Amino acid sequence: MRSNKDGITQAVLAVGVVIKESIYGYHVNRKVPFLKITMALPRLIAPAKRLLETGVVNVPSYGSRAYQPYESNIDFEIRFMVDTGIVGCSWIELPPKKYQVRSKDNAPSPISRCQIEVDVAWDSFISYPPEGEWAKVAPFRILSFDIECAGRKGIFPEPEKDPVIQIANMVIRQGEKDPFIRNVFTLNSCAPIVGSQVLSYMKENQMLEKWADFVREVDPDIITGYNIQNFDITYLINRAKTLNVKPFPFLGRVINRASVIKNSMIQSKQMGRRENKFINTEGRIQFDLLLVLLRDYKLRSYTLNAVSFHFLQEQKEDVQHSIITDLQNGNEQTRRRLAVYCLKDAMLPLRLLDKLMCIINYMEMARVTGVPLSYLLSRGQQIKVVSQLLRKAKEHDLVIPVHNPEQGDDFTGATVIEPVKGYYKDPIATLDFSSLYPSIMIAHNLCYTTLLPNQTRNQMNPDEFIKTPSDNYFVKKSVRKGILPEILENLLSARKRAKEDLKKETDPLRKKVLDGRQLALKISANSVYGFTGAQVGKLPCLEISQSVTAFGRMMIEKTKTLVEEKYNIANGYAQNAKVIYGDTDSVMVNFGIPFPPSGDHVEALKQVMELGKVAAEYVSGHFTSPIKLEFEKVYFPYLLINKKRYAGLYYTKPETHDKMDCKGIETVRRDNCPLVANLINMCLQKILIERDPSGAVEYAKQIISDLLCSRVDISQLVITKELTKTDDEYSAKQAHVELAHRMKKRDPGSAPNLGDRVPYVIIAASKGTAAYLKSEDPIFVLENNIPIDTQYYLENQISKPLLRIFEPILGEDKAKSCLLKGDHTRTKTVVMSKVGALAAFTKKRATCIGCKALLDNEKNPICKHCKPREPEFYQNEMVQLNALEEKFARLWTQCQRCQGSLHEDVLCTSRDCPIFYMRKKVQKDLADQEKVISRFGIPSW
DNA sequence: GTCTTATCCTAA
DNA sequence: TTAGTTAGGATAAGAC
Repeated sequence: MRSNKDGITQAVLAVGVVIKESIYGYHVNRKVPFLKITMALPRLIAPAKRLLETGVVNVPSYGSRAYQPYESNIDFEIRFMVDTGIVGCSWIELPPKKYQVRSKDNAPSPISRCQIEVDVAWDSFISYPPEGEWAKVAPFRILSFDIECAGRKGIFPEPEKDPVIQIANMVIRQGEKDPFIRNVFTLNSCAPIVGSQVLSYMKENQMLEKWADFVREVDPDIITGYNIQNFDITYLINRAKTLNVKPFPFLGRVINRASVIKNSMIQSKQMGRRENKFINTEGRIQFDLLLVLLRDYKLRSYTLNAVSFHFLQEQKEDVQHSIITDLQNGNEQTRRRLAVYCLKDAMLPLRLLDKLMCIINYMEMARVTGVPLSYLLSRGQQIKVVSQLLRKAKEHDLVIPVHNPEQGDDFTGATVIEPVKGYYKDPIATLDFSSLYPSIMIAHNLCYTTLLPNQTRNQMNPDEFIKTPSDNYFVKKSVRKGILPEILENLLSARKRAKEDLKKETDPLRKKVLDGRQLALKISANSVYGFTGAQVGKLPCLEISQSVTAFGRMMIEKTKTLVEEKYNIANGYAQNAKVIYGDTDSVMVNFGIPFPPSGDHVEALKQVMELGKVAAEYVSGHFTSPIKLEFEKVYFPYLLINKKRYAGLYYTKPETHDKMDCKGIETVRRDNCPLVANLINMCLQKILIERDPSGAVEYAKQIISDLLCSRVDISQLVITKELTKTDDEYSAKQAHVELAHRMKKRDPGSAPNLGDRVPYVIIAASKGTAAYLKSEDPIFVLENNIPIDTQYYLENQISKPLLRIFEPILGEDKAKSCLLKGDHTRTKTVVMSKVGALAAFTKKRATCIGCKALLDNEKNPICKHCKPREPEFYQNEMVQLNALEEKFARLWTQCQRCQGSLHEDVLCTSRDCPIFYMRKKVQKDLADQEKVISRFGIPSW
């Protein structure tokens, strides 16, 4: 044995025989004996498994053969919770006399920071399912905090060198509205702040020590903040180590367990790849809001500022590292300024958690799937299915084999019906299969336990099993009901129940809980199919997943045929119905009810909705229960651009539309600039809602003209793309990758990392330069006044998306001639960049302020010919200067208002705020204009 | 020029 | 030690 720090004298505690059955495949002669091996510690399981697998162990009376391991790869927490029937975030009761309170009399010293310490046997407590009274949520204490560091100029703070100068904290009880503690720890003095406690320390190590004391005193159940896991907590622990603050890292509830930082790489198809730190804080859950948002929301930017604006319609100051240092080195007022900012950053995560109902939704997910809360942020989708599968398997004496993952061939997925592209002025009905994949699995009893191997099939009666469209075989429900269908039925019926309860419930908090629950149930049901198809997973079964998709393909085809064969003139209907599009579980039907000339949309919509409902019912009748086709909505009008790309007005009632629905087009994609997204959105609104295509064309022309004359704000031109691989893994050159690489050279600390989204703009360069050479950091562009390649934005960003939405309406030729030709496409001359890689090719020469002619004598403001009109030109420039000054003052005040004080300088440099870009641009223009004016000052001819 | 490939992001 | 699925459009780079 290599090490034995736990002092284990006996690794194997017990070996027994249990009668079980493998979950995988249908076996006629059900249960067989299994060896159940009990190990002393979780970490001894893997080596024991390896020994048995390789067949080197001689088990008395069973011999030394190679054993197939089962359930040796189950996480310890999951194992314990499954065995004791605990689900995440639920209540347990320690019955009287079953536990013993630890006190001075019977225990040498406490091992935890808990108020009460007891000993209880693992199987002598009661676990309550979270129903009724036990669905209540405990009043958790939640600590939200934010730190500020004093970095050096242009370098991202490093804990080995740069001090922590402030730590702001907010503590709230779950369910309450306001924090009951608001404070800020500051290094050096800080002027008082109304409503917050200010705790100032002259020494950094003292501040850190006191903060750790504070955390232990507050004793939070949940620790939150923004990017705390990968930044704040990590920084504090490393900083405390640098300063040798010994008691600092004991932040959890186990007294002698120090918090340690571990690096881990989390990668999934859903979330991409990202480097994460893991810090143990026993008894306290780290619930980093950034990680929640990355999982649950697709956003263009994930800075706290962008997120606050998106969800709370509120900006926050974004202060650069170098400025933070200046504020710290100022006086107690400038430090107060910083503290106010820091407090806000501690408060915002709490407000966002509340607004997005993260805690409740995550708790419900933990309850529904049975996993601990912390797993939901640190692990993937699979563990949730495994947890449910294990619980169900236990009921039926089934065991799950250990599967060695290997990549195999892909299987065929869903059908996308070839779209009949075009602009539909007639109402289009949409019919959907609700919960298609779960329904298929239930209807056809698809499960691990019902999968019929070929040999077994030969012994079976043909009416005892089915053959799926992908030629796989499963036994019927009458022979044996699968446990996946059972799990799914439970999830779907629980969801129905939650939705019904939600309707009846009046208490707002319970309403939130129920809504979170129905959402969790829906997501869980839908992820079971994905689990069976995950080849690099715990228990893939392609027979199930490919049967599911094959049934789905068959069903969508059949639906199309059924609708078109019934709803036609031959059968006495007014028109021939046509399925114009469909994807996976839906069909879009044009029943041919025309756009009424009278303008009475309501009547036409009523007719289509009625037809849709009847047709859905008719089609449902052709499929096995619980498969059901439902009428969902009508699109009117409907613009079908391509597969997975369309837009339309969404009606669920005949009177008014619910929303404008856009799928797959630029308005919902994050990899184009806001200019394009907003332009397309506006045009679609004008076309679909106002039904004014010519108005849309005019609008588009105006925007194009604005762009070419540089009247468009730079924030509108920022494109963002995710860095999905490391530098050397990329084989093709790309704009955002190249830029990230260049930024790493400028300042490695603040450059984008793996998994981050990289914002960039395309700058002007000589003709034919590849786009990946023209990408640049928007802030850098702004600070150095680098010209934008407006032609690129017209040709490579705007034009194609615009043509795609206008062509079906105007026709190909007309769309092109209207939009991309004419006066509005005239460009203002683009100047070459004065900095960066291309600066070498430009030579700066002064021009005449009057006529822009090159000057012989560069010291003069104007040329000889313009000389007589010098006062006039001077006047003009002064007018412009005044205009710019006024504009700058206006933007400045706006920013002051945002930061909440009209008496202080604006420090914000938020890359997500359009005002910031404008303010910065005007500031630059102002400086340039002042330079121009100054040229008048020294006439010398 | 055209065609293929890599990449991103979305639909369901 | 960990990772839900396939279909598919759009774009830019790079081969030819």
